[in-house]
Amino acid sequence: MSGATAKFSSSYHLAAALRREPDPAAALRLFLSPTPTAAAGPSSSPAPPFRYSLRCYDIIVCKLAAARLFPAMESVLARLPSSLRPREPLLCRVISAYGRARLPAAARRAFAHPAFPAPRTARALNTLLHALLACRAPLPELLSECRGSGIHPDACTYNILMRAAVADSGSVDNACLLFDEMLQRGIAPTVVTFGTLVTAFCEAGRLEEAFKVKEVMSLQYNIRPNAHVYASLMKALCEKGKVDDAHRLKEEMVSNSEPLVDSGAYATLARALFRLGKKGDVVSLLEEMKEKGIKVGREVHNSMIAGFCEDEGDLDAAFVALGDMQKGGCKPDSVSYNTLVGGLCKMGRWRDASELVEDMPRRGCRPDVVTYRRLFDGICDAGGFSEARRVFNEMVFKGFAPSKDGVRKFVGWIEREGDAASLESVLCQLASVNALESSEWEKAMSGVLHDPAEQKIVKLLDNLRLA
DNA sequence: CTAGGGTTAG
Repeated sequence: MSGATAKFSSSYHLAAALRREPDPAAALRLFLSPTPTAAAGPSSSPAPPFRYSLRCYDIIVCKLAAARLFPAMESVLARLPSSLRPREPLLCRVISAYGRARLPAAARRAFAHPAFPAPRTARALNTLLHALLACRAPLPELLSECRGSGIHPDACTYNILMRAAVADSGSVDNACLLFDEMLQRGIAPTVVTFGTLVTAFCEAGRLEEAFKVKEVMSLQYNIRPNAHVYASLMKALCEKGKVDDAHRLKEEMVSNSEPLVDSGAYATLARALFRLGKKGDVVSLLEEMKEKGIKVGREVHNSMIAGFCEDEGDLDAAFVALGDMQKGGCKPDSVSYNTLVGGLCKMGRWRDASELVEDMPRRGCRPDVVTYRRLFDGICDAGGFSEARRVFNEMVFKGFAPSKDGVRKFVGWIEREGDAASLESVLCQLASVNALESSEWEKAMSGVLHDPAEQKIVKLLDNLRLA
């Protein structure tokens, strides 16, 4: 009995410790050897490892997935005893982590992973479709995934397919065909479906049709346009220079819908006003939000940071805005920092940008692809190549591919240095983040391969392509 | 953390 309690409590404590550990690699070590010192009581002989709870697996897999430590994550999944059947939410997390990392084949493999109980539901299928969409898989591939699965599509499935249709063909018409098909199959469109259509028409610049969808949804389907719908329409109006119309639409939005504590649409307006140099109007916009009890959300803060960085060129004000954001109870995210990094780089202050990026983890924000790309590009633009080399190593180590533009400049520098060994290692690093196959990139390389190391590197390239 | 928007790149 007490043994059972001890076991339970060990697994429980391990789960708590895993959850507490911010460093995923450290969490993994904890997971692999959970009983180093403290756990071993005075009377305990070399304790047999207690049975891990599903919870422990959940936590460690999620942590590793979020940190993109995929090989480690897979090995943990492989260690799952067959008595433990992790549930679908975990599967969905794994699939979408692969989607975010742009690894479609891995996402498919995860979907079929035997550790998870069959049969798959529409939810898992939809997660896979969404991951494939994130990987820019063409629509036909998504469709065949649907057919092959034998799972009944739901509204969510169609919403994803419609997004994919727009992303793939760039035309709204295929999305409309899918909409018709969904009606024929008796699947009721949701507010998301209409929001997707509105956005699609807006992105295509077809504002009249976008507004028509808004009308149809409320008149024929009795579904009220929500903040998403308004945000898309307002953004499109702002892009056409019709900021006053966007303003009027915002009035309608506020008077129309009750549960609008959503500040997203305000972000568009704020940024548009910044672009027009109307900072004063932004101030009254913020006051209006306060009056109406709408919380000034992250996006609004970020759009102001962007306004100060890009429209005003006033980095000091941008940092003040960052401080206001925190004071307002809003945690800056990578968008906030990325904007500042870009702003600093644009002013030639890449050393400050570098420092800011280094400070991000301490501030509770992980640098992402965009962070590194902007920093790397900025440093390369300014010719700070030895710092660029450091950033390059760091980003590649974390699995992020640099932009083509940055790579071109960076490789050009190495060429001028005439350092073949360095070039070779940069190639390997690029290959490791799948940044080696674009034709654009090959063009950038073609001018480089002319010294004695050429043959060797060409061979290396061939080998890498085969892999 | 099954789907849509708004703030940063492309």
